[in-house]
Amino acid sequence: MIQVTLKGDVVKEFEAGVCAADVAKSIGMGLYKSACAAKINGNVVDLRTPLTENCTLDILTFDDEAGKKAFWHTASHILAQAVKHLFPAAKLAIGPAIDGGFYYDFDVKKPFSNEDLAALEAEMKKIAKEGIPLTRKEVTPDEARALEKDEPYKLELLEEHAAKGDNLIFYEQGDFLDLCAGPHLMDTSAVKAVKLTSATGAYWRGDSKKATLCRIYGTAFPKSSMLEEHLAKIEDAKKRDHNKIGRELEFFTTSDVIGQGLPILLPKGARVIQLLQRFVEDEEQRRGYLLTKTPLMAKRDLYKISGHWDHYQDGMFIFGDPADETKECYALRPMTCPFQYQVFLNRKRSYRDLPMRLGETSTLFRNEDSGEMHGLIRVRQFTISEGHLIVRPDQLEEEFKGCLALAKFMLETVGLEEDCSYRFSKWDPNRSDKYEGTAEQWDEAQNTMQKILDHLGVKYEVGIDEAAFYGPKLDIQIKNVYGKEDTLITIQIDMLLAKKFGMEYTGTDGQPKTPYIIHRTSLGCYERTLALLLEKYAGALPVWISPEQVRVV
RNA sequence: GCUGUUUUAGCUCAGUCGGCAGAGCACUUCCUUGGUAAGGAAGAGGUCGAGCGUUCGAAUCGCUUAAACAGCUCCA
Repeated sequence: MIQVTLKGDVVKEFEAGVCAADVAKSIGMGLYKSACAAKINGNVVDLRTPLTENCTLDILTFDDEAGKKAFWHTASHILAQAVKHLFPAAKLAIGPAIDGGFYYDFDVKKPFSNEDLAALEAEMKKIAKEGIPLTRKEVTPDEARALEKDEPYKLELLEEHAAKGDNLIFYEQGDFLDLCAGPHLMDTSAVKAVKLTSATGAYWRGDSKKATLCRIYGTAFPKSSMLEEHLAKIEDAKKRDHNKIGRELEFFTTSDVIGQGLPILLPKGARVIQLLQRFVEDEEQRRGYLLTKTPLMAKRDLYKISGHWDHYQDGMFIFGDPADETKECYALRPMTCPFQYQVFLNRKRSYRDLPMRLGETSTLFRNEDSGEMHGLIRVRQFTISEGHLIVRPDQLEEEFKGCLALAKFMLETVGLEEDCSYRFSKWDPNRSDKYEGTAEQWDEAQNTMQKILDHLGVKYEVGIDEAAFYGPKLDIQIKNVYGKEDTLITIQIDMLLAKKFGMEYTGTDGQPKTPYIIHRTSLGCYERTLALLLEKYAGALPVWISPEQVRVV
């Protein structure tokens, strides 16, 4: 017998080997029916997991995050089963639970139409109604290869798992079998309310060089009232879409003959941005920033020094033939860094000159891919509150702290602070071609940043392969009404570019030293900020930045 | 760049089988009116995103192209 500690520290005895689902059943059929997954000693597991020794056990339902994930993951299997029923030639890729629902990727000859989605939804409801039990089995790699012999994508996945020496887990429901780690519901019956929301293209393994698959997005709930509520909430959020209300309220517009990603700020939008810019510039001056105004373009030579020519050429608007070295070639600036460094380089600098805080209301140009543009959030020309702090090593933490305090002050002032999250963006050592510098330099920069963040008590998530090519970043992230996340503010530590540009200061010992550089924005890109403010306030901006504060009737 | 959807009056949209371009709101003029998006009459407003093609005839069918939207990839 083993002792199982349940919710509220209730201890019950069971025979060793009892599974989590049986424990749930012994507590009550209601709990058993709503159980989605379990947590044993804090680890999320499948309900089928046998309990072999004394432990604590939580039964997770749809009300728990992990329970929802298991529910939606099972719904994605039901979708895949429905697709196999109606489109037997479809090849399966992957189908995880995501925020608010699930998706499944398929390789099919013809993309799914809206009619196909309706038919699939009906088929899913049929499968759910049948209450098909799911069974879990663990097999050897050879057995797995035999089971998935007609599924090329699954074979690719299982070889990766097999290479790690693991056995492979399958879940089976009726005539459907899928390589999957779980956890899953006990059967399909709980997935009562289903909505397939869209069908889009997606790349296999997220690689644009690989096959384009058809992805079906959907969501599911135990009750149809919950589904309706969820869909209504999404509809409501879309009413706040800045891309809709920003155009309707005449903050901005676009023009076919001007081009993609080049929004026209109408008087109202321009006024808001003017107010924000004045506020930012004045606040930065109070905090010891020196205002600069540097050119919007430069010869390719500048970008060669900075590394942009090698790492970012595709993203730049270039005048002239970039390959022809015999003629001059210019490019619009995609960032301000190397321009503002020339301010520092203007004359010989002493340690007494540092920290040097440079700020600029800077317009940038980035040749984003045509499918990337989104209202005012993602555009090809935008203006940011750019700044670079050239600091001595002993000033790095204090100045970083200052940047963070400034960012927080800005966010609090405009009212977006509560909606933001923090991401510590690191490099990916496996993709070193994307980054400048050595592993030692990256370790140093990242460790320094981590130390500072931990010291400041910043709560953050880690983003691998999200760094700038010259250094790690603290990104302040925010979500739009569709739940898509973008960077609003960034603070970056750069230990590479100062050396490339020959930036030095004379230390107390009379010797030349290389400074550190902090790249930062204080309120990010004004267009993006305006977009998020419109969404946050549903168009009714706070009075101080409202373009029309009072109207006398 | 990739997958899908969309583009008709200033705005929101209808337009069936290929056969004279439509509605509501907004706009202009006049009338009416102390009541919350006032009512009435008249009027103006269109290269049906653009180009090429099929056809006696194209908003409608085909191809090309641009832009907008959602997703993917990307995002210094």
